[in-house]
Amino acid sequence: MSKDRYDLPCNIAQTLNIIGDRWTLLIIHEMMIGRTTFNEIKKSLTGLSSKLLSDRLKYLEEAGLIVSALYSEHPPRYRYKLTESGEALETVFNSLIYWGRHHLPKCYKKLIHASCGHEVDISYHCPHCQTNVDDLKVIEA
Amino acid sequence: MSKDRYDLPCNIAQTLNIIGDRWTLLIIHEMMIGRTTFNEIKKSLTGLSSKLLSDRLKYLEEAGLIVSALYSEHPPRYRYKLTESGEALETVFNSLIYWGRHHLPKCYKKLIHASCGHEVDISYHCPHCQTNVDDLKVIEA
DNA sequence: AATACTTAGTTGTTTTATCACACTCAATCC
DNA sequence: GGATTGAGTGTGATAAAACAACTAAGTATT
Repeated sequence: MSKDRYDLPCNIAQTLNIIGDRWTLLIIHEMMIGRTTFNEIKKSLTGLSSKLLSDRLKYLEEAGLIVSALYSEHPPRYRYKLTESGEALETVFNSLIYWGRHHLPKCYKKLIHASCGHEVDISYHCPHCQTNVDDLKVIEA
Repeated sequence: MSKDRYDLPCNIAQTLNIIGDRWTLLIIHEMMIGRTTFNEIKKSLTGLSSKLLSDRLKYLEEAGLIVSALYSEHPPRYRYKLTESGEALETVFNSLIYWGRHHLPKCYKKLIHASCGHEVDISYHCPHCQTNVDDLKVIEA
């Protein structure tokens, strides 16, 4: 159920309450790149135990980030899929990849513009002004 | 020193090895919005213990995300500041704020274009083509 | 037909991480 | 001179995670 590890009035803290547990983001990431079954996920995340994966999948389904669909009755077998809000974590992954690319001693992945192959930067676009903004501000909602 | 909780060849996992511990991102965030001393940070993060803050600050300094500067000799008092790589986590915070804004039941912060006040979206800009890309790709580096 | 293997977990124990609380030490506030 | 503040350290308790073994149903192998 809900953990509320951080009891702070902040998007960041509240978001981390959902996805900030150990392994959680990596599990979601595996699903984002196409792994859908329990063992597919488990195999690609060496060090992750069955128990923790089982716990996390249950929690993520409660939190609405994933859905499980039965694809075999006997024995029961589930396929896990991201919901819209789970898919929306892509920007979080991209920001982590971007930071890693520029600040880790060793880098494994990078973000490129598919049609030209060059690396891209993260920017902020104002749909009202139809421009990229150089004066981003974070305000209380 | 290094923990290597996740032993996976992935930017995301390696980045989370540095900033994925409990409280770590929130501590960095407090520094980003201007809190610089031990007690300033501690006070604004209710629930965080002295010990953990002390541990995290030491670790983050080792990892090169922050630096501490003595501002009083007797007694020794330090002011903590983000380094360039610490500051670069801003995109990570923004992506978390953005996700929270759109997917949390309650939202506290949002990203706006300072000069017009409208909310912005996260996008990816290709400096080579000088356009925002709609065909982002993640590739092995 | 018996044995082994795979999937998708559950249960139980050990180890590690985190929390809560007390304490230090020097300086300053009342 | 006692209380409070700033910046921590130390210790024991508790929660979380890692590790290991086990289940149950079906599939493949010998």
